Amino acid sequence: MDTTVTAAERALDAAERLFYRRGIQSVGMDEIRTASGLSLKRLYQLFPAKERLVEAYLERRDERWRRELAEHVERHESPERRILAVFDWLGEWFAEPDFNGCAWINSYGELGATSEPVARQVRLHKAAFRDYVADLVARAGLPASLGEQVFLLAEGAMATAAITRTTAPAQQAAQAARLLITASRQASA
Amino acid sequence: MDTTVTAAERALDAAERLFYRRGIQSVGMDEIRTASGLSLKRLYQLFPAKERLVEAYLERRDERWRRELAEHVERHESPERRILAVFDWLGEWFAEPDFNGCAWINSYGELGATSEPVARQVRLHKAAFRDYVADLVARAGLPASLGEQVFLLAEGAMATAAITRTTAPAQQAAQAARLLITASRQASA
DNA sequence: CGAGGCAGAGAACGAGCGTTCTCCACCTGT
DNA sequence: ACAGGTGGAGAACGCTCGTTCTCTGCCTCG
Repeated sequence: MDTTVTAAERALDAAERLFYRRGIQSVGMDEIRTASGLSLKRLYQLFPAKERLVEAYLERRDERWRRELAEHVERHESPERRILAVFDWLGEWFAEPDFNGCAWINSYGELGATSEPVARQVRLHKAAFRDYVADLVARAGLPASLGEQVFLLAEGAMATAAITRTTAPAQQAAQAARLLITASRQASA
Repeated sequence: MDTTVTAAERALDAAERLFYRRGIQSVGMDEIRTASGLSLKRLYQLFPAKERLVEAYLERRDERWRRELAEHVERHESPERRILAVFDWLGEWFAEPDFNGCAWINSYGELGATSEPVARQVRLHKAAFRDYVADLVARAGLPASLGEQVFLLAEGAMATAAITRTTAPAQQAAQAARLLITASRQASA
């Protein structure tokens, strides 16, 4: 049936909008029912427990988040420019009106200590993002240590943009990355 | 009365231990009562609502966290060494057995969107830490932009150490800071 | 000594929430 | 047309939790 897919997507759309904006624990299943237009019965057929819905939310968002990042990065040709494009993309994201921080950092703060499935999703997402940055750095012929440093700058920018509600951290982190790239190039030359 | 102070401290000790390890929403007042040995009545006399106790927890932890950081940093003489000492201290903190990430990043992820008092405490703490780093950088005669970059590295290290449960982010961020200091020095020379 | 108030222990209350159940309208196949 | 099943709407259940109340003993002060 095609309607099954559509119903699951409607559920995930509603869940994502609410969870991302307000946090997971402060959103009840009733609210997701109302926002999705699905019945509770259908909701529980698709996701037998709230925790499963949360997992699916994080998983689907992870795929989209990394795909959109990669699409933005791939518009640039130069390997070094691609590294910096990560921060351009972060800056655009921070400027979105409904930006509310990194969904995974937030979820980890909220449920990382209580829910192993949530902690697992967060670790998977961050490991994938870190691997992606490491790959960009490796393709630029730069040392792996730079990959870790760029990753930390991105994480710091996300955490700080959320708390201060500013976009400046993206540019500040980009500037730091630029300097670190230069320093790495000189060290390896 | 002296017992008032002691009772409030016992409440805060219990609250901090539980909130920091498990998050705020998953710890009930009953558990804090048991852990503190205080009665619910006394607890509510001292903190008329859970939210007040949470505020006081964040506030007292902020004071202690920044004092301990400053004490560690001040053991070093050289202004540049002091900047790097921030990351030494972070590394020691990450290695503590009950390290569970940055209490403010966690609290913001959990309640930043729901509780204005909590969001306010987090912003105050992060602003104070950023100002502290900025001051260390200024005293080393280095540009303000470096202060922001070092701050972002520290935030990224805290977020990452929490999620990955490793201490390496402290050393990686320190190495990045070292390179950025060198780059800044050369740029201003 | 006696009365009044304070503190402790925990029961009780009320709201919220995850999950399940009930009831009913509708659809389908013969 | 009708029996059986499917899905919608939301009531109901059971539990948790923040907060308040009750009861009881004790300490204090006149």
